[in-house]
Amino acid sequence: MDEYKIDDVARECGLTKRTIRYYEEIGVFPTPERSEGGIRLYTREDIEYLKKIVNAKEILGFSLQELVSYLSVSDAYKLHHQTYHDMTSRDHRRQQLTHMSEMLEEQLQMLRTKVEKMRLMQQELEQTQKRLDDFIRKFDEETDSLDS
Amino acid sequence: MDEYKIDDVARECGLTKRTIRYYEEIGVFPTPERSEGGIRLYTREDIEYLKKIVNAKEILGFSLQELVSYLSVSDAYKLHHQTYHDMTSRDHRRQQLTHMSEMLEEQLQMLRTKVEKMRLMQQELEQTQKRLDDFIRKFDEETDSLDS
DNA sequence: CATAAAATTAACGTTGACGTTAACGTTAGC
DNA sequence: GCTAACGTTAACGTCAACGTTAATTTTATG
Repeated sequence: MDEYKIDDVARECGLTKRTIRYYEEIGVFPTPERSEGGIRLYTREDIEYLKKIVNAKEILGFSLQELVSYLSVSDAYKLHHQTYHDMTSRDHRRQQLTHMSEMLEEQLQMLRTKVEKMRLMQQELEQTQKRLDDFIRKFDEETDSLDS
Repeated sequence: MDEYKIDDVARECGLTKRTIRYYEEIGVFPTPERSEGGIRLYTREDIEYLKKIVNAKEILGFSLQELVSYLSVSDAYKLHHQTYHDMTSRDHRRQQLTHMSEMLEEQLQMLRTKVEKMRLMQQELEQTQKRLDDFIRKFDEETDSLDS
């Protein structure tokens, strides 16, 4: 049963049908197979791909435009496997591979700096928390001494 | 010279004047003092505050609505220092402090889970990179053997 | 096979986050 | 004190990312 209709996909990915069609419309999600009557039929692979999109969007805060570049890596990787034994020259193939590697490195750099910045904010917040809790302790001690 | 005009602020924070007025309009940035003629005059403190907003927005990917809740902590902290010696009761004061502490803890939880998710994506990407680089190595060895 | 449930396209509506323009007042430098 | 540069409000414009509705077709089920 490797066939899912749009509502199944929507449920599983936490999106609305409209959103899925919209993603297809702007090209961040491929147009799937259709039934005789024109109904979209998705595969499990499609769903996993869409989940990656949602993840990248939510976690990385990517806009849909940025997602296109992010996904090009994944796309290329797929293409790479699919056309493994076709007639493209070794040079061209090698070029594709290095390009993928470069894109990956770029993505990783972005991620690393983002993680680093978030960790800095985290430390800052933890400092503030520590100071606040210290203050509350002092405040309570003061209150105690007033009570006694 | 603790007086800056909107253009100075815009330059230093990397925003447009319109954006700054907009932030003021929707309440994520306080309305500053005005000159006799109605010109906005900002302090260094204002600028640092705005920088925090920009940072939170960019790094955390917060919407301006979410920023309001994020900033309420900072606001409360400020208020706390300002009204340190006024007539508010100790109980009310204590309540404010614990509320701040709770908000902080919430923010920290969000940050920690976000950082964790990003690190997972990072590891995934690094795995992919590793596999890809291995593949390229094999590819090159194969090419070498074809050449020889 | 009838009919309700679910899918399709197409078009207009909405919300957030500003950009742009106009019309006008303020300030700084010569 | 004049003028250019910079400020102000107010209103309309825009773009992304969908939501909503309508009108129609397809599919599943008693």
